Amino acid sequence: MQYWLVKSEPETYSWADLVRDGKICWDGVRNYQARNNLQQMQPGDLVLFYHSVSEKAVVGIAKVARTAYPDPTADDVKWVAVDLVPERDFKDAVTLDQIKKDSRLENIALLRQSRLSVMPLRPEEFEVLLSLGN
DNA sequence: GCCAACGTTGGC
DNA sequence: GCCAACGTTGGC
Repeated sequence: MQYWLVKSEPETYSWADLVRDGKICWDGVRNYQARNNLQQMQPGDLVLFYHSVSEKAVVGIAKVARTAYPDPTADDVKWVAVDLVPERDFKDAVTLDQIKKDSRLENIALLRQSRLSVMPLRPEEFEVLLSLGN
């Protein structure tokens, strides 16, 4: 079991959209590092859902429902997508500000590599974020 | 293979 | 709206 974090601009696709849809094909990733992370996802892995830009907060937990397959929106088979389903809401959104202020999260990829859109989380980072969100 | 130019992301 | 970080493209 691995833990991940994905980013989305809520204006483009929000956590509420995922809850409404019940399942989403997480496609459109065009960055090799993010792609490599998608390829390592296994069914049942938990994925924190982060709203970037306008909100800047972790808002819920999703779960991997299907391992990487060719991205239907890409011309090239080198790009992949996974399927995500909503697991549960965060009671309280965990803001980027909170994350920055928590010394336990100082090495989180979200801060270290601000432009990466699909990143792994250490189990302890996942646990800290979970406790902050509930 | 280097690097300047350019485009995109995302925080501020 | 600006800009830093960073990835990609294309000329040489």
